[in-house]
Amino acid sequence: MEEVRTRFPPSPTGYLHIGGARTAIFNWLFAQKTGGKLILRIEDTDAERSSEESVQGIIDSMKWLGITWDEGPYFQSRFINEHVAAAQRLVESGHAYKCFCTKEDLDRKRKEARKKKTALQYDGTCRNLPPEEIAKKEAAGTPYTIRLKVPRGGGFVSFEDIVYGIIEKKYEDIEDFVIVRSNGRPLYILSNAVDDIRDGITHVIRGQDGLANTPKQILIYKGLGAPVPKFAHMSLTLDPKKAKISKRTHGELVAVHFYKERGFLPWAFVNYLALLGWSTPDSREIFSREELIEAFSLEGISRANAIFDIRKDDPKFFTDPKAISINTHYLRNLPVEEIEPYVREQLKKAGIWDPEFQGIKRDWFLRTVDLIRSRYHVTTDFATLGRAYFSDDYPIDPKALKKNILRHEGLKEWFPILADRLQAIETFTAEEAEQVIRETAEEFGVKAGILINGIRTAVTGQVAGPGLFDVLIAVGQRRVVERLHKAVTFFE
RNA sequence: GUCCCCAUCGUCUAGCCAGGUCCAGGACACCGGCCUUUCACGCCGGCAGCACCGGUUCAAAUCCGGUUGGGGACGCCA
Repeated sequence: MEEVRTRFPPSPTGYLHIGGARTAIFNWLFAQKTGGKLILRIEDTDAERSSEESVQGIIDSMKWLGITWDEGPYFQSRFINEHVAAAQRLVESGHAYKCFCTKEDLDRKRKEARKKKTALQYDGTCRNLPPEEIAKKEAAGTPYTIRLKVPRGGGFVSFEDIVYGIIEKKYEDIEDFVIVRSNGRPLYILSNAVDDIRDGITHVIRGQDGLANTPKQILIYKGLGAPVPKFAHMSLTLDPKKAKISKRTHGELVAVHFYKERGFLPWAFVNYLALLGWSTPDSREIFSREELIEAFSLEGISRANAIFDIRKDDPKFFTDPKAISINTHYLRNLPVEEIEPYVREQLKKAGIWDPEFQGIKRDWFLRTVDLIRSRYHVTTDFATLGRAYFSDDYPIDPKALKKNILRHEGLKEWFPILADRLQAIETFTAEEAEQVIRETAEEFGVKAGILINGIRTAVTGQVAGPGLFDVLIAVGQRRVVERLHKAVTFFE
């Protein structure tokens, strides 16, 4: 069997968004699964909207996600001559023709058609121009476009889409579409097909919005005498209002880099995206890289569009809850060493990274990360909610202060006493610390919980967290004592 | 206006092709309980759906037709 070759062809007109990432992921998975290749092709023929930064941004995002490609990036703009040459061949072989209609004429006709409520297809004015007339117009320098000559008189284009099944499109429903502009530049529909032929693409896996283009592109393949690849169109990703997600209306929320910045683990994000519109019969949801590749199949892609459940302005979820929950799952269950680099990155970004966390304090660092991770959702939480573990400069949550400290006047006196007693412990263990705290509570006739919660807030700034005695060990005797002494000032 | 695609809990979906085992399963979210010094985790339980109408059939989420709804494409954008 011939080698599978898929491609991901983003146009560099902005960052990589989740729709594009999903397309890239599916192409990548299929290539990996079949032992084939993924080709990265930058479709940069729209010079005005394309930019170097976008190319880099897309590549960065793909790298972050861990989507590797085998060839490229190729740049479509380098092959324009090839595209035009292909169009010439189509003209010579009678599969395409030159059209001298002006844009103004066409606009006028289109407007009329709209008014009369008839189809707005090209009417074929130049389809059968006698050769003399073509020569005459060309000699006069009349600009022309090249249109594909769609077969007339019954019949249809048909192909079997791997996801949608057999698709048939009547010739009469396809107009003679333009493949080369009057300025000599090729159009996407042509360039894309010609590039796919040159790159030997065997499987075109793309968004369902390409479905309508497919019959046209098949006509191009056939006209060029090239083998037609297999097509697999995937459902689109919609927003909660069922509108196509777009950079314009959703901004950063749909940008891959946004998820990197907000503390997603890249594989968790890939896992989530793979689940948007794809599933296995056993409804499994968590996959390692190897498992996903093993489980992937194009047949598992759903035909119905999926909604990316972004919740703008939701205080609890800054994006699709399912995405967060998958990230949370990985954050809790991966070996700590695997999340270590991502936590490090966040602490660095927050300016509280200490190189010793990677050196002499590494064991402590990993244990601490492990201790607190079960209540975090994204890696940025380590630098915000978990700041007190890694830095002495941490904020006290006002709510926690009120509830756990200020409400209990007695703490003003107990904190220094506790500090002294904790300091006096020779080998600072959770058990020892617990004993000291419980005895102190008893001595002053106060519930241990009051002391425990008060200390927690003083030492971590939070209302909640891991079991206090483990916290004390993680924070360390010296720092605990310091923080308790300092806590007295909260009453001023 | 024309053409194409789609339709199961709030969301992602399994089941549909090969009708009965489905008074529809899982996950997230939500609610309740257990655990607990707090918050999580974990465990247990709950809420919630086959868009509608008709047909075929002993039997339909599954097959057929229609309606409605949603999406996409109709550019000398990619």
